[in-house]
Amino acid sequence: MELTERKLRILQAIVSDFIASAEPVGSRTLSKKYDMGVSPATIRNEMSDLEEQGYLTHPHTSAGRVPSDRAYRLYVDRLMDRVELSEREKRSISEQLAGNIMELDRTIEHAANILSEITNLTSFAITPKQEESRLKYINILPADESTVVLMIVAESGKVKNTVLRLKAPYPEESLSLLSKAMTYNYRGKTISDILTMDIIRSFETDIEAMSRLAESIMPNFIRTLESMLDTNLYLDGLTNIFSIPEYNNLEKAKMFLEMVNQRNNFKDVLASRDEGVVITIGSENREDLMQDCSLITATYHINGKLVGKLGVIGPTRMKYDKVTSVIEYITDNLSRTFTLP
Amino acid sequence: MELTERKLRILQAIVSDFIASAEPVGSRTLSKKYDMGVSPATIRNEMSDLEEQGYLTHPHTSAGRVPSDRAYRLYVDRLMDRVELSEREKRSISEQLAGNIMELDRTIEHAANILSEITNLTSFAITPKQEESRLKYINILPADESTVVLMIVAESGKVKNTVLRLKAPYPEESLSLLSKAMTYNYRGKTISDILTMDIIRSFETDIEAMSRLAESIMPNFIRTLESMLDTNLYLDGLTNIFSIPEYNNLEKAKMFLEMVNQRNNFKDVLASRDEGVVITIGSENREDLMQDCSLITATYHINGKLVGKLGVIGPTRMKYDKVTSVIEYITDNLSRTFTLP
DNA sequence: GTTAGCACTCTTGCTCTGCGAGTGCTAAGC
DNA sequence: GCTTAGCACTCGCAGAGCAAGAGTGCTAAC
Repeated sequence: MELTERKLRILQAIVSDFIASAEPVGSRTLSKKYDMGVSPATIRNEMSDLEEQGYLTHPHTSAGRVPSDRAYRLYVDRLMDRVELSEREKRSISEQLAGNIMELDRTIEHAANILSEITNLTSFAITPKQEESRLKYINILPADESTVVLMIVAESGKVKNTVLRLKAPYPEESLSLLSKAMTYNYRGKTISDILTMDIIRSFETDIEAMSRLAESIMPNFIRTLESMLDTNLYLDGLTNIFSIPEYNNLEKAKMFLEMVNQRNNFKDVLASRDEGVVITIGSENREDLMQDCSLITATYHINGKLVGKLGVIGPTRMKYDKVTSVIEYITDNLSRTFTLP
Repeated sequence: MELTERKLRILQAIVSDFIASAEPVGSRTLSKKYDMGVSPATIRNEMSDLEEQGYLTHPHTSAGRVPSDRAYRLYVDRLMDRVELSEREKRSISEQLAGNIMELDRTIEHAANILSEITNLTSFAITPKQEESRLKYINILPADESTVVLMIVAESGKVKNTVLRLKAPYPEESLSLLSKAMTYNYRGKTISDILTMDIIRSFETDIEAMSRLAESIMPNFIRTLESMLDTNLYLDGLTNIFSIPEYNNLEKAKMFLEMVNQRNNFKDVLASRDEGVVITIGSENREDLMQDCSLITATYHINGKLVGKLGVIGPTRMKYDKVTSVIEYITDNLSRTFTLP
């Protein structure tokens, strides 16, 4: 059944008011504050209908109405307005994300930081998966008599290095030889492809010194590659939840923090979300622990391909309009920064 | 005034009991549970003396006694026993810190992780300061037509790299030329020395291409060096505080988390502590926010020189004996791992 | 010096109460 | 037939009052 114009207006007013105040909103408040042109009694009747249709709930008889997840969904899909960021906010975002240093991970961490500051919620970001990323070259550099730096550079610009202590000293020239050989072998292959290859075997050589070196490097090469696959998860604004009335008791705050701190779980949840701006509200989330949270994520791109995610998590009562705009603005900005001209 | 043998025994019992139970301990409990050989009334008299001397306090008339910071100090200095770690714990520690991968930062992060798991407290670690660390070499590697990787290796084994996007394309050979020139210029100097030099000026050269390249690399070189100076702070077990009765209210838990999350402050606090095992109890801490926390830190070494710190923070009521032993064991282990044979 | 006994104090948990906010229903008005 | 005023009713919340329990401090006897 379609909602009448007036019902929509009432619903919008309730949602807005509740988002702002966190208090159940009553019919009297509504008619006074929002100039509905009808009496509280009429509004009560309408609210009663809305409740029947599942848009409102009632914490108890003598309290005002509270929007249900369904109401938030309607609000997000049809009722809320776009919010323009203030000039100050825009400036702060572009300033902090700019710079010619293309320190990918740092920049992303930064983005999460800005996001939590503006929204006063807990924000997070994950770096892109690198499965499809192709290796550019491998470099093994001397650092000490028996220490080397193994450096792997991917086409995506991702760089990873590991400091290795070798059991035996190595002949200097083997390093560059092995680097070249490995680069020759693996350049242009994706990380996941390489990991499925029989890497160790693929390095039998008749130059004995090099073969010995390869033997101690290879296992670490694999481990380093694996760690390149791992997405990083950044969290920021964790303590923001303490100023949110919904989490004004120890049990809830604890559950929230523990949920978010189960990082691997949380990474999986984020990874499985679609591209673009995605909003999931309360019970729309599959996870038990997120039944009264809302999650807003958006994706950013690197050179139009690799995809990372940025978002916030908070109570279902959040400023969907503002938060969505901010997240969109930041991810757009990120994508632009990360895309070569 | 020196405490009698019996007073010491009573004090020890009170501290132990309170550490275990978090409940004020009464005279009756004490005489029953700890087999003191005297009646509750006698114990009451002794407790009254101890209170006068500042070792005990009284939350209110009809509650048992609670140890003061002074009592904990005495306990830590004279009363507590060394605790041997279980075989399981020892094994778990050495297993997790071993491996020939000398990924310094990762290993340290790991150590903090183990520490919080064993102690059920919030743990932290800071990586060594690199001020005195000397540069080994600088390498600028091609990554893309206009992207390079700037890599700085210090003698301490610390490696830092930054991906830079240059405004103009660069001639390939300039990179290795500039790398060599920079290495020649800075090798063996400490990071802080270099930062006080007039770096940009020191790179005037008549090879024009190289001079242009240097111009865009140098500012980033400085920034990267600066970031090498920054110690990293790892925190773990943050949500452990929720299971500690002392933080069983929102206000306190919030304050704790916010205090620890002021990372720069917290880094400074840690950095200013002496070497070796240091225990500060409640009011012994200078910081306002730590007046009812205790902090235990110990230092680990890298090749006998550079010094990082590992520790826990929790309520003054903590298992000083166990925690101290664990921290000592882990830092010993770390120092051994990080020291070349 | 040690101990039993007892009055006293303070916290904690419980119930009871009144107040305020808001609803739902009914009957009258437009 | 929709809208509105009026009113009874419901519930949560905060404060008061009370009893139970734990532990002390003091006194007097051992």
